[in-house]
Amino acid sequence: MKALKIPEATVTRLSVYSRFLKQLDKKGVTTVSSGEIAEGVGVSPAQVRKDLAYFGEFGTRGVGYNVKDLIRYTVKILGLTEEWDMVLVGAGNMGSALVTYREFKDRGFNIMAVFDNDLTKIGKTIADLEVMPLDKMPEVVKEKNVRLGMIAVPSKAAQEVADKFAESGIQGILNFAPTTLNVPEGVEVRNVDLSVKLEILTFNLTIKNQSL
Amino acid sequence: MKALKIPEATVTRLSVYSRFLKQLDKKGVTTVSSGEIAEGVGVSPAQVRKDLAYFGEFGTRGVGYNVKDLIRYTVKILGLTEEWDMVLVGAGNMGSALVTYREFKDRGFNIMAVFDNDLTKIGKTIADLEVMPLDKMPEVVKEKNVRLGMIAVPSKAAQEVADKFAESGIQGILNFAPTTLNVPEGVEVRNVDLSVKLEILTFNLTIKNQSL
DNA sequence: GACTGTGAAGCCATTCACAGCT
DNA sequence: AGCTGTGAATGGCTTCACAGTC
Repeated sequence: MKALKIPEATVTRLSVYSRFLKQLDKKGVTTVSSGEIAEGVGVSPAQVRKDLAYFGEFGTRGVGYNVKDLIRYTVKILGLTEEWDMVLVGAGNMGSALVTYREFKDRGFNIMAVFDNDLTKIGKTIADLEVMPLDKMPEVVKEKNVRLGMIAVPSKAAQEVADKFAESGIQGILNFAPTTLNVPEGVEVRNVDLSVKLEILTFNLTIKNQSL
Repeated sequence: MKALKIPEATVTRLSVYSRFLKQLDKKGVTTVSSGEIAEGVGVSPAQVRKDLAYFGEFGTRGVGYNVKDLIRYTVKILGLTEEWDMVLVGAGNMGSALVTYREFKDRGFNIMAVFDNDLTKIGKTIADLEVMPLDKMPEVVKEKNVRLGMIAVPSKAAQEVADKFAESGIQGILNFAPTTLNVPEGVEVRNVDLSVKLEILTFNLTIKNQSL
């Protein structure tokens, strides 16, 4: 695998391709062309080929790609050959939604513990997981070598959680709080920013009406 | 306002700036420089100035930007001067989390109705909203001229909901189902793709270890 | 004939660097 | 002196177009 720098957009699409390919496989499709993948996920065929070409030559000219093989390759590239343990901080409505989110299981993500600071939430159970006090988080992370954490707490509390994550050895954070987190070198953050996504829509709808 | 094409990344950042500025305002800060905004949201100062420059000259050389004014401008640009009504389809855990998500209210988004096809969910109440059968959705959307819809149903059901949204006149869709939606011209979709975001993290963590 | 893999071209976004204003 | 606004330069991603292979 090349150490070459890969565009994040390519990684994003690779993940989408991977999921799409699994759907095809379930339907019994054995071979697929870049054009069919492109059609299925809404990108150009050249884009699909370029994206895959970063990592190797997976296809057969004149034929296309073997679906099962390509699934294996994409899963390997994305680092999904092993299951990933995760911890979640925040046992509110969003936290509960995350614990029960089906797609995580399907893609090999396992939320193995949920933490919160709210005394009314500690001790409750969400889908068989008992909510534990946040103080317990570091030891769980260290003991089980958990590398991924999710933050589903109000904005005000998010930075504190991020700090504790970083100290405990968490290397990747998925943040649902609508705020920018500061983390030390070596920790990666990705934000799931719901109102930002909505505001892209309102911007586009507003602009469109103005240019009429 | 220019009809010039604006990069989506710029709109995304504008939304983040806008939120950050409101925080500053709450703290009583009256003036801010591009460098301070940049610092606060994790981008470069030149980027902040370029982004704002698409829409006008909002600052004062040698001084910076007036916080309250800049909030007004960003809110206007993003189309947030009026409240936006939204409908939600899917009354599961994710749907419930969306209904109670605080940030939506803060930014002027109002979920005014929730729909589902599941008989066990119809009639239940989520934060004062009674879950209604999906069939009722079109009339609510048409009657109230709702332009934004959110999809929080399983992948299999998502395309059908998108189709019904499009027919009913919904113009912007925020999709939480992990699948690619096909929509007619004139309807905008943005996906909130949780496992894709996680897979970017696993990719980066995996690559990092390989290049050691 | 069909489809991949890829260098080259084109396009778009970000960064640089400085003139212009306060 | 400090900070914005912006043309120019850079860098990076996407599309094109075609040679290579089955």
